[in-house]
This record gives sequence, C-alpha cells and structure tokens, in this order.
Amino acid sequence: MAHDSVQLPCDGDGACMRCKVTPLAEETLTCSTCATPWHVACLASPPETLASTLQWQCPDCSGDPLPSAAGALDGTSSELFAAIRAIESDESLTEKEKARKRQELVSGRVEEDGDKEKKGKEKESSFLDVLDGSLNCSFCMLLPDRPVTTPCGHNFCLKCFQKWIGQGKRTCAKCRSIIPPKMASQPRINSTLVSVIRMAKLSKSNVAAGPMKVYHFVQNQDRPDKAFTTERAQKPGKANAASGKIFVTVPPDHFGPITAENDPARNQGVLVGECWEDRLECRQWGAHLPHVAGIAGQSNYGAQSVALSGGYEDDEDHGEWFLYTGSGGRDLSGNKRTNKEQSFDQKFEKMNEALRVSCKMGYPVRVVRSHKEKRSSYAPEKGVRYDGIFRIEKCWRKVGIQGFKVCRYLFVRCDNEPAPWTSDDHGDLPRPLPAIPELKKATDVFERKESPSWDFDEEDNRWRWKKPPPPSKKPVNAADLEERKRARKAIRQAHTTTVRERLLKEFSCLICRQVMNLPVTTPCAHNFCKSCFEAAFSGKTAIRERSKGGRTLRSQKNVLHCPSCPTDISDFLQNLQVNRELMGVIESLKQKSEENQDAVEELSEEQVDESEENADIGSGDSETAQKTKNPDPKDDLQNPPPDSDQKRTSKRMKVDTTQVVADCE
DNA sequence: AGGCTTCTAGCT
DNA sequence: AGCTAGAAGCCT
Repeated sequence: MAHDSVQLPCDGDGACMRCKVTPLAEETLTCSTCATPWHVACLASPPETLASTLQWQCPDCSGDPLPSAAGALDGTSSELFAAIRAIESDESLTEKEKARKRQELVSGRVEEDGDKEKKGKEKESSFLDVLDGSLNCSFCMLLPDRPVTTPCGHNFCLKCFQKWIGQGKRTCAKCRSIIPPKMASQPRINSTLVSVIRMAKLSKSNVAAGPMKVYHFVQNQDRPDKAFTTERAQKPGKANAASGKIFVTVPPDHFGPITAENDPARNQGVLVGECWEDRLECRQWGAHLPHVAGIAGQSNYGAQSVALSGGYEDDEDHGEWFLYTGSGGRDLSGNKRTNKEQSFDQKFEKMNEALRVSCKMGYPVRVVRSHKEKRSSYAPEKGVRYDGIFRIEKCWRKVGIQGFKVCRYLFVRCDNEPAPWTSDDHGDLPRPLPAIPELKKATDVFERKESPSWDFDEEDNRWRWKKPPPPSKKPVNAADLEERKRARKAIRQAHTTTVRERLLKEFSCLICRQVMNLPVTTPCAHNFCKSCFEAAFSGKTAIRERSKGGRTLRSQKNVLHCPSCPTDISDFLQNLQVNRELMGVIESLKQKSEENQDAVEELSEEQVDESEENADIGSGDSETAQKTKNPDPKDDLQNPPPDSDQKRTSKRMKVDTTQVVADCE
C-alpha cells in the first residue's frame, strides 16, 4: 500500500504526479472541497463506498486521512465511477437532477422509486420558492426526513447523517466543521425543523399561508397505546389524561361480551378476570367506556356496562349478585366531577332509564369492579377488573341512606365463564332470585315481563342471545368520529388563528418566546435566538475564551447546560453558528404571511370540509348482519318510540357505506 | 381536600 | 351540528 508515501494529485495536464500516468476519467476522483482531480489507484485510502465518493475530500483537504482497509477499487466500482462522471458531464441536467441521479446510482434505488420521487419533487417545487432548496439535505438533495442539525447550523436527514457518520466521517459534510462526538453518536431530531418542513409542504398551494392544516390531530389508530397528557393539560399524570387507543372493534353501544373477532390486537377478546391499571385503561379495552361515569348507556336504548367503584354507599355487593344504585341526585355545580352528598331524589331518567331498559329487555350488561369499592369482598385489590356478564332482574326506587330516593337495580351474574372469585370450573347456571328485604319499602318496582334477550340455553348449556341483540346505532370506530369532530374544531380554530400566531408557536425561541431572530440550534436540537442564547450565558463564556492561547487552560472546562435540557453545550457555545437555513425559511414565511394574512383569515371552510371528507374513513358494522326487527325497548313506557332516531341512523349507515366504496377506489 | 380535565348523552 | 352539564377519576 502506498499509505506511507506522499500522496499527490494530478497535475494541470491530468497526469498523476505520483505514478506519472494520465488516468482515464473514470479512474479519477475530484475533491469536493478544492476540486482537484486525483488518481484513484494511487490513493492511500480511496472512499470505501460510492456514497462517500460524492463528498470525497482529497488528502490535502481532509487533514487526517482515515485509516482504510479498502484496497484498490474493483471493476464494478470503476463502472459506477464512470456512470457518475457521465451524470456530472450531462449538461441537460440541472444540479438537483444530477444529485438525484447520483443518489439513485449510489443507493441502487430502482427506477420506479426514482419516478415516484420525481413526482414528489415536482410537487415540492411549488413550495420550494418558500424553502428555496435551502433546507435540502446535502446528501440526498431532498427536504430532510427526520432532520438533524449540526452545531455549525447545517441540516441533514437523520439517515443520511448516520450514513455519513457510519463511514467514519466526523466533519460536517457542508462546511467541514468538526461534529462533536455526542452529536455523532446520538443525533437529535430538530423538531422545529420538522414543523418548518411540514408548514412549507402544507403551504404549497397558498404560499406560506394556506389553511394551516392541523397535523397533530390524532385518529384512533394513531393515538398512543397509553392514555396521554394533552398539550393544554396543566397537570401531569392520568388525573386529566386523554384516553389512548381503543383496541377493540366493537361499537360503543355494543352489548354483551367482547369476543376474539373484535380484538384484533390479541385475538382473544376481553376475558373475565382481566385487570387494568385504571378506568382509562379499562376504557381502551371496551369493557366500560366512560372514564368517570359508572353507567354506560343511552336512555332510549339500554345500558351496556356498569362500574362498581364504591361511589354510592347504598350499593350492596354479594359477588354473583349485587344491588346497584343509579346515578344523579347530587349537586355537581362548580367544577366537581363527583360529590358524595345527595341533595335530591334520583329518577328513572338518563342513565338510570338506560339501566331500566336493559332490565326490561334482559340485555347482557358488562360489569367491572374497581379497587375503590372498599366495602366489598369482591373488589380487586388494585385497578379495575372485568367480572363478566350480568342481567338486571328488577329495579325499583327506595329512600337511600342519605334520605333521598335512589334508583335500585338487582344485578345477577349470567356469564359462561366462572367469576374471578369463585373456584367453580364452570360459568353461572340459572339461579333463583335472592330475597330482597328492601323491596317491601320499594316504590316504582319494575320487573321484566317478556323473555330476556340474553338467556340460558338448556340445550347448549350456556348463556347466549335468545333474541337478536339491538342493532348498533353507532359506527364501530366512534372514537374516530369523535376525533374527527375534534379535528374539525381544531381546524376551524386554526383558521381563525393568524399565520403570525402559528409562526410564533412553531418557531418561537425557547427563551423569549418570540419568533426566532438569528436562530441557533444546539446539538440537543433546541432552538433559540442567538442573542437570547448568548445572554443566557453572559459572564460564563469568558472562562473558555482564552483557550486559543494555549493548551494549559484546557483543564478549566466549564460545564454549561442547554437552557432547555441538561445537555452540556459548552463546546457549542464556544463557536456559535446561526442556523442560516432555518433563518431563511422563517424570514420568508414571515414576509409572505404578512402579505397574505388578511386572505388567510377570510378563507372559506370549504377547503377544510373537503379535506375532512377525504380523511373520512367508512365504518363497517359487524352488527348490521343481525338486522332483524328490534322490538322497541320503550313500547310500554310513557315516552314515544325513538322513530326519528332510527331513521337518522339508517341514513347515516347508507352514507357510511358509500364512503367505504369511495375510500376503496 | 381541592381542583383540574375528558368524554358524551341529551338538549337546543 | 353545536353546546353544556354531569359523570362511581386521579393527582398533588
């Protein structure tokens, strides 16, 4: 190997000054910094990969030649070198096209992909006037994907950057500044830049302004697996968290057990005895959806589930059967969610009526018990547990412990699986109703007259639907619908917010909270105005300033923390570089937003609705298969049957179907 | 013990 | 379609 010898480039005539031969074009490499040609065969360490040839620096420019195990280049490489040179010399191509072609060659991307990208690029070009290509990753020449910013203020795709680092490079591909080891080993995504790029992409048709699409709106499938704290929540933890993803595919008004086919996540269904940390987690598995309320139901339709949480002192728990108290009768004015004190009578309305409908129809009701039910032997020690299917056999009103009337319900278990507390190896068998002493004083007693929908089948020896379950009135992914509702709201809000406000939000300095002026990006990917950043360390930087004097002062290294995180950014501070690319974009967006501000505020909602419609997902409905005539649950009650509701439901179902078709196309 | 938020049924 | 009050939570 020639690595001990002096390395020399080609002379003005193209002859290698070391071996004196004039190499063919494909046997030479041009330095990306000084543009001097070099004879590849005479290099001590030719670039290991073709990717690195694009950014190749000659031994003179790179300073410390990398130790390389690579020998002379093989034939295949030479061919590729030739191909690259051919691209370089093709005058019909623009610089960007050249870069893309080079990239295709090097990465071995298939032509089809290249075409797709080309289409993407054409799309991009319309907003490139905002970005002006200034943000493009120097490696792939595209807008950075998962952008990372070097301390010298240059932006790259995370993957491109990692590739570069993987080749042993420790200098910025753009300006040759040293990349700190920490940045090299743990590059951080610059989330502000992510916003910049998203904004730019979204503003393509309506330069810098456009309806600022709310990209952080979450659909059920995109919701996190766990409950999460929203941006506006002041308190951490689950006290005021939003629910995470709903894992099961049953509609929110689904009665009865949740079976394997509605559990795509695990394919086992919700099993009796299953436990969850809290009500939010319980909600995610569909056993009981409301995360505060004890009863899930609709007054004209029935109740699907209840929670026993010890919220009402009148409750009486006997495991396989229990006496449940209705909701209401309490003053929740102010900001309360609960109030133990009862101040008026409960009535059979709302959720209490829903329970009565379930009683009347003999619907299966899911029951969960919470650890908060302290007076019951059957409550779990921790969290919330699914205890299976119960039926409401009777309901009535009585004067409760606090002196006001409460609604009462007799729940009796009727599940095919044994209860979590029993040592039986089989589920429930029909049992005689327990004697209820308080019934003597009860008023408004209601008993089921018709045969129950959910009953024990003597032949099958198991509990099952004896009558078709009530058809669902809600789409399966009601959670999605709710999300979309919220998203619509958010979009509307985005319309009324000025671009300036959004700029402020997305590109504000973490110190002064204003739109950044001369932005600097720390290696830990936090962004500040240069002046704010410097001011934060005024008086502290002096110690390090004398380091250029001599190496004796090196021992005095002063640890300085990023204003936003504990990262030591003392090295970064020493040579503060403005992220000019980011600055350019902010400036341009600022300017254009001022021009368009009025127009933005007046934007019609049509655009929003359109995008909404497209984002809509048709909802299948497993229950529609059982569309037999449903007996009206309230036909013997004073209220009129919910005719209008039924019509509305079928109408919506039709709409949903067409949407599914549309979505498939 | 107080107070924050989420979710939604049931109204306008 | 939009709003509001009520809901058996949860955390400091």
